[in-house]
Amino acid sequence: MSNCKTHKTCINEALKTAEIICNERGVKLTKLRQTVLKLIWKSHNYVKAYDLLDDLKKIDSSAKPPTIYRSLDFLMENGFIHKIRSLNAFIGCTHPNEHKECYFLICDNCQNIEECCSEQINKVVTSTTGKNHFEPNQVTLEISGISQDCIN
Amino acid sequence: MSNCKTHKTCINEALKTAEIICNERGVKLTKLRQTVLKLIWKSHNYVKAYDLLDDLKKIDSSAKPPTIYRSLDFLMENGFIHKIRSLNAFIGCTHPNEHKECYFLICDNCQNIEECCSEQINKVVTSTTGKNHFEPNQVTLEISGISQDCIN
DNA sequence: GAAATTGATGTTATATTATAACATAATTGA
DNA sequence: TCAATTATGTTATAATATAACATCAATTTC
Repeated sequence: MSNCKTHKTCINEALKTAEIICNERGVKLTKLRQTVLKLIWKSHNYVKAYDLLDDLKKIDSSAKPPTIYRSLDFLMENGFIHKIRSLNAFIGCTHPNEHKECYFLICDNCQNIEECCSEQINKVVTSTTGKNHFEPNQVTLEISGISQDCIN
Repeated sequence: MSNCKTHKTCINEALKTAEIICNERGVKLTKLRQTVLKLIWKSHNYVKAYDLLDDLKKIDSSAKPPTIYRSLDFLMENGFIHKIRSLNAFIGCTHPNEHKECYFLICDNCQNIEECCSEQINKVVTSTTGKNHFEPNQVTLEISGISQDCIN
């Protein structure tokens, strides 16, 4: 569960961080991309592309699927958001740029997604792929179940 | 990579195993479900639902999306096949019934998927979810990259 | 600063993946 | 045997995603 006090801070931080990283990389966080990132950060829950599109349409009625998907692609490429493959959904990254490998605890009950890192998991993945002489590129690790808040 | 000598053996084994398990469980491996399982096992590569549908149509021209998706659901529920979420594709399970937690090494080059088990990985997942007081249900672990055969 | 190049967005159309809803048939079991 | 359950048939449509081409904006180069 997210226990942010004032969620606006989360949104602002996410935008600021993205801006800094974009500047470093010489890529552009355009108005549109900012807006989409902000919409994704509306909450700590995951969002679906077409819900996002509906939100965007309220701001710019001419928005169409490619509008959203292009921004999503950009934001993913730069690590500002993640795609949750088991849900076909998207979620803001809580610590962009720090690493590639992270995993997700997805609550079946409250829809909250916790983004986690574990050096241990990375190591095990590396060692097991190594045993298979496999050169890993992208690791998708999504664990669905019941979160602490929903167990009680 | 699969190094089966006569792939027919793989298909037959998969079907036989499925039949045994279905009998044990009192569920029915109908003609249709058998056919779909056989089509999935056509190779060791993953298959897409609509390609499967095209294959099925050659046998029964009246087949439609629900025909395939229902069979896929049944086969997944019973662990005879897996869905690869990062590809929206399906693949035969090489050891149904043995466990739930397995992971996939997906070659970006040759489309081959290796299904693996690792007690180590299971342990790490359990321990890390435990730290988060999360009760895991379904674990999706898919690793894309380059397989041994394609590195060389 | 005009022309050329590149990158971003607009727009139309369509591809791909998946399910809802209801009808019918087959099987089971009381 | 008939009631209930399970499986399949069928129509329609929902949900997810991308191709292809046009236009616009920013940047570079001359």
